[in-house]
Amino acid sequence: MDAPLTLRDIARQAGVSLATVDRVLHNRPGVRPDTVRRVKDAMTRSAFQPHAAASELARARARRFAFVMPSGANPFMQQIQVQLGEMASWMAARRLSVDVVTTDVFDPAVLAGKLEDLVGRVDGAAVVALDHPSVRAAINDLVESGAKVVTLVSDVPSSRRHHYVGIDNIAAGRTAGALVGRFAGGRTGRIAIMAGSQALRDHAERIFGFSQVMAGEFRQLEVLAVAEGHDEDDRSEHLMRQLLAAHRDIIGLYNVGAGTAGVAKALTESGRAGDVAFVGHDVTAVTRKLLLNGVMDAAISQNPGHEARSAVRVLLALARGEPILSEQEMIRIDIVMRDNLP
Amino acid sequence: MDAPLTLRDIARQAGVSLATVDRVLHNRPGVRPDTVRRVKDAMTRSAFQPHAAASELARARARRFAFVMPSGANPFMQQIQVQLGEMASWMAARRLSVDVVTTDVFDPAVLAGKLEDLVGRVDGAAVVALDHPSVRAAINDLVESGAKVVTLVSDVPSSRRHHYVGIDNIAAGRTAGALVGRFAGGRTGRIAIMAGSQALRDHAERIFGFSQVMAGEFRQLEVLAVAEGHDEDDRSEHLMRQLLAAHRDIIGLYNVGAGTAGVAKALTESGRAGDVAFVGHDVTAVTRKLLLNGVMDAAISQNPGHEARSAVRVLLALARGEPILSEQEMIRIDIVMRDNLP
DNA sequence: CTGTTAGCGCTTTCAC
DNA sequence: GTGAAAGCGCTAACAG
Repeated sequence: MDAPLTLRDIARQAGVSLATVDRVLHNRPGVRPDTVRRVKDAMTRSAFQPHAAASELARARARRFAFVMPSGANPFMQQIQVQLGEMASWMAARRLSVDVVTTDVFDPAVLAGKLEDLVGRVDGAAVVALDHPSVRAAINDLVESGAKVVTLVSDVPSSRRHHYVGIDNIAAGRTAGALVGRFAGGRTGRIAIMAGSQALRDHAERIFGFSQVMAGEFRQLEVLAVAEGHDEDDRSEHLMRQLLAAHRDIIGLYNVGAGTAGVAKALTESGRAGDVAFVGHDVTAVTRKLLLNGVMDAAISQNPGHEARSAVRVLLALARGEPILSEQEMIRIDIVMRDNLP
Repeated sequence: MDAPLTLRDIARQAGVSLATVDRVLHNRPGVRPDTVRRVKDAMTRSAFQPHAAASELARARARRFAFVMPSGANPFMQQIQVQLGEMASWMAARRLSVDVVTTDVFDPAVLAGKLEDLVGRVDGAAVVALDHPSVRAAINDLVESGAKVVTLVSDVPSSRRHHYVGIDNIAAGRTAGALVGRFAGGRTGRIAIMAGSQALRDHAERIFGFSQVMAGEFRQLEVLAVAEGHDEDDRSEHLMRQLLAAHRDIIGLYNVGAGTAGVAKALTESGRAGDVAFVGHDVTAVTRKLLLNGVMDAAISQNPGHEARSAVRVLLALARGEPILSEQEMIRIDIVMRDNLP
């Protein structure tokens, strides 16, 4: 039974005061290098672990995070917000609050403006970002201001964001490809791809991964040119109808983004749902129903609850200077079929 | 900007002392019903949230949990232990420690004995349990003693355990069935099932779910009698060899438990790996390799890291009297194929 | 039944 | 550069 050490013990061991140990612990300036060494030695020698609760209590100040999310009716994004709501009391007990800011994330100027607004006003931010130079600059400004920043769902790898919360979209596309290929059986035919826009980083990456697998492992399947439905139901439905009419031998369909209801409508009404292996993204009310009634065969999904919690946990860990449990914060690519619907 | 309320504020509002508020907060006896009401009113009126860090700090006492796990070389169980190790500093910062106790979980008397040993010595325990009357009784004794108990991986639903950390094994079996069925294409043939033992609750449930789907959705596939390889490689390999020799038309294979290396060896050496849709459980070094080289088509998996962390978090939340984030603690049934290998 | 009080281990002024 | 001291909000004795 090892009585846990405290800062006071370390102070005694190093022959300095509490305050000095605290300074060293947080790499604060104003300590002679020699003293720093003595203190650090004492800490490692006795495997000192600061008591999280104590430091949390002592800082007293509440923490403020912001989530910058797309405005509009995207059900996946709404699920993330709902999940944030579920964490309310967890957050309250830790004296941290999050504000959700919705904005048109497709307009770089608007998005960048919203981010600039946050400078100096928050301890951290999670951003569903468009990968664009002015957005990148705004993120860097936020980081510069001392705030912790994580990108959410869609990354801006060239920015100085501290962390990305989301899936590997290339791998997600590959997974979709493997499923469509396998589900299409040994048959020969064409595969349709419907995306929101190839200008969106996540969509482009998914298409890339999907195409890779098709070209490499399913040579008997011919992939059609990507149709862009802008994540809208009507537009997607219209395009899908055209595709189905133009090609009688479509046996596989990959819906890369949203607009799933429209795509499914066109497919169902064509009467060919049973012949087409249909894989899409995310578990929402719409895809859930489609999986259950067999129109959709699988959904590639990233768990919105996990993403919401991960973003909050990572921001908090960054703010506290605690380590991040990388395995815990890794967002997995879920394959959801009728039988493992969550 | 709402300055967070403290117990002291509530005390003032209710016209009582700090200590009384604390008693009410924790439903401790020795407060007049009328006073209780006044205090509770004040708390709800101002949406009071106790500061987690403060209470954690004040209790000072470290917490001790035990994990009771199967001895032996089961790689999945070992992964759980590794993941516990990764949490070491997270736990240290919260002043909690876990001891891993390994034991022969297949012998009810031995397992029950180990559990009885824990009575009075731990604040909580996670148990990979056999569903047997004496184990159930031991779990109930532990709960009686005031410890928090969660079952891990395999449940004992009739016991008084506080929580089960693991997947719905019937749904897992159904998922395996859907995959084998889909991957077998439209072909006609036989499906083999290799299990550890049908006496294990999780195995029995998986087989049940698998059979359900086969009978309901894939009538052209005939399921063979379950072979029991006791989760051992050699035994499983031997049985698998016999099955393959006896039935030339096996086109699907479900490996319910461990012993995967043996099963795969028999399948590979028969030269029929390409013709057989092979689905098993868990992502381990063995199954990872089999997925990558195409012998295995999919693994149904429960994330050992998630289970380890969930068990610790749930025990901690129970011990602290905090609510459990149910969505977060739900263990999902992962479908892992080559392209979404974690 | 209720109140007073002394910490828990760290952070943060403010002195020196 | 360094140290002393006053809390942060809650819990747990102990007194009444």
